[in-house]
Amino acid sequence: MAPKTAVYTDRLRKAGLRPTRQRVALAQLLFGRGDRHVTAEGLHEEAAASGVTVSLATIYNTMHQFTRAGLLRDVTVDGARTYFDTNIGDHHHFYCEDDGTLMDIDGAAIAVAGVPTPPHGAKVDRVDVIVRLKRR
Amino acid sequence: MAPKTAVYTDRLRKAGLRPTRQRVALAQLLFGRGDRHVTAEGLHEEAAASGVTVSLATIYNTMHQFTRAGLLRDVTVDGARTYFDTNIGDHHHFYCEDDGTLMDIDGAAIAVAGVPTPPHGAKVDRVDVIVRLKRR
DNA sequence: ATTCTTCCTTAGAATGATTCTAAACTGTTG
DNA sequence: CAACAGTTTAGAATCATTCTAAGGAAGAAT
Ligand SMILES: [Mn+2]
Ligand SMILES: [Mn+2]
Ligand SMILES: [Zn+2]
Ligand SMILES: [Zn+2]
Repeated sequence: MAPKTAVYTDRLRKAGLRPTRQRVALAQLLFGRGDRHVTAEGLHEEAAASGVTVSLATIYNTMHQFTRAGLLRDVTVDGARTYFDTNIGDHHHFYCEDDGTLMDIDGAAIAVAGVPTPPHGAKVDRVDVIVRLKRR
Repeated sequence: MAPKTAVYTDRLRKAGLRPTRQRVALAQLLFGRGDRHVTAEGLHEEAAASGVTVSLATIYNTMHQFTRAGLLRDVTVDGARTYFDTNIGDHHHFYCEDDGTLMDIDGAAIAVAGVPTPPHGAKVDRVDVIVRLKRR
């Protein structure tokens, strides 16, 4: 299939990011195939496999910039590594501790009731629900 | 106040852990003053401040052993560091991203409804709710 | 198109939390 | 008091992530 770089170039510009060769390539890898949970190392390998030369430093820089721009979201479930999530809609996660797998749970499916009023001077930024799984 | 080491010696024995000088001292620091969220480095400093000589390696070993024994629980909210929680009852957390503060939310207060059936071969181990806060 | 300015990329070093190693030490049991 | 298994620890090693500083590329100006 033809590489529709124009789509990503545009998306990056709208997010206030220069559409550099690296950013466009990474955007393509990240957003070109549905919702995904990716680690920096994982994306680095994917890039290499698809013939794109990008340093690991740039992978980290880019993922953080995308996150700041709202194109990506980070998910903290493990401490050992950071996952980046291409699904930026309202949703939660299943996390399988055994194999490190992350799966989405639609935000509309889960209801969290009874969250207390935040302490003085603070406001709720986001409510994360992590359903931790174990092999049966 | 008198150091009631006997209480902790006993608790450790019941958990199948030898009550060594270090473990008893750390148990005392951890469990002697209500519910707390502590990092390894934090506990290390506390130990030093209270005149107890313990290596950082032992702090890590001990915290993990306590966790495996069910005396402690780990909380992953930040990726940069692991928090250990002396509150092992059913509860959730407020996490203030600005200053790294963790606060308990009673488990009975929050209700999570609509958690989908776990994928085949997996069972729910625990459901964590993290209410992320930002300065208003 | 060339120049200019600003932003971006990157190799490699640095960081920092956590884990590992292997040797010395201690609790427990007989 | 042995004697063994379980513990502690200094210091090295890991490993994900961040930092630095120098060269490269994108956009605006000329
Ligand atoms: Mn929801
Ligand atoms: Mn509950
Ligand atoms: Zn997700
Ligand atoms: Zn807690």
